[in-house]
Amino acid sequence: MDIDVGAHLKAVRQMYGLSQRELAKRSGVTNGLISLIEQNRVSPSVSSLKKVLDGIPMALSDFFTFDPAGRPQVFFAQDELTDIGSGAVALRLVGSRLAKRSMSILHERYGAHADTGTEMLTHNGEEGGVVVRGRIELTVGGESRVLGPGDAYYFNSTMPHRFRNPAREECEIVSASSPPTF
Amino acid sequence: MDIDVGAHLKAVRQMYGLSQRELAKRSGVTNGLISLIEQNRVSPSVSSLKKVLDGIPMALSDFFTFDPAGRPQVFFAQDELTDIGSGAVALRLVGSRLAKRSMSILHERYGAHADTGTEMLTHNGEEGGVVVRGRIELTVGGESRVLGPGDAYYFNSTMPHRFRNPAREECEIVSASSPPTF
DNA sequence: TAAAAACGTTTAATATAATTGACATTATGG
DNA sequence: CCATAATGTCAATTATATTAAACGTTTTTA
Repeated sequence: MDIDVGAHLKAVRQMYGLSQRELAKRSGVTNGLISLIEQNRVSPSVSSLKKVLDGIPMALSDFFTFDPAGRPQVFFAQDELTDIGSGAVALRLVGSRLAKRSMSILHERYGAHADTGTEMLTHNGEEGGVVVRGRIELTVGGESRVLGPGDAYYFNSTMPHRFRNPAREECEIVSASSPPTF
Repeated sequence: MDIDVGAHLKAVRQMYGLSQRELAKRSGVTNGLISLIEQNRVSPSVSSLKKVLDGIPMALSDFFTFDPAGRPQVFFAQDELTDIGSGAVALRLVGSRLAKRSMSILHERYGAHADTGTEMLTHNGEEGGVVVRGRIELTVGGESRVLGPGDAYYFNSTMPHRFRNPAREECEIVSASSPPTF
């Protein structure tokens, strides 16, 4: 899944209704360079690509994550949810598992005393969520805390973390992680 | 908020325990180039930066969004939530409004017949959510649908969209959007 | 303690990005 | 219908990224 920088820039530029020369003037590079970049005849330095994007304006991070093609509409209700886990922890992924997404949104249910395990989880990105029902014990970076309905959390997923339901009552959470974990 | 490419690459490389020469060998560029990039004595072309990142491996989009500094732990409960809207639509942002995040996670409450307005919303990125309580009418790209508890949605935010509570009963949603809208 | 290997840095040669100024083509206006 | 300005492209020059091979320093190992 390699991004086509040239086509990408062209699409973004046109989406903003700018000509190569207009964008050149606004960004401080020459129109010729923009032409060459869009034809993939050169691979711009990140400094000049940044200049160009400043003229739009758009951040580098957005340029590399944004999909100008306008991916096909995803829009569904309960029937389109994907069940992932079936044990003590039940996960329902919002959205197709195949489609490219920038987040994973999950509807999680922790059965009585369910636990993600003593082996701490760690991965790139960030995650957060809101407790809808029941109680959950969240351990992040050595610190533990029990959250109830209406409570919420947000942390960097590179820090070792673990979820555990301390009660007999089922616990329900809506969470999101970026980049997607599913 | 301009990213320091050199320092950033160095931080990422060291985080993966790679020396300049190791990374050079794995990525197919010279160690000298990596040294120059890390000192910001050159601004790499995106093609060579991509080569370098492939050796880690890390995607360009992650490189420009990822914060290697290991931002201070964010981890809080109800007391740390930020109230944004106060009218018919009440929004609670999960996490500090100041901190750099890759997502906005919101706990939303729509009062009786609350509406985001006839002026359709449109912005970059993607968003999705799960309906926790009540009912919400979601219109995306001309198509409307009423969602109830357990139902969920996910769509590209560039498509014009609108939320409306068709009932007298309050509606509660947990949503996420990336990049962050708050 | 010396030899060897690894580390990041630097310099000169080379490859490539970026500018400049012109070109052909298509739209805009008098 | 011609003139004028806009569009994107291209060739030659200039600026800069990238390579290859060396350097000095630190760490490893015998």
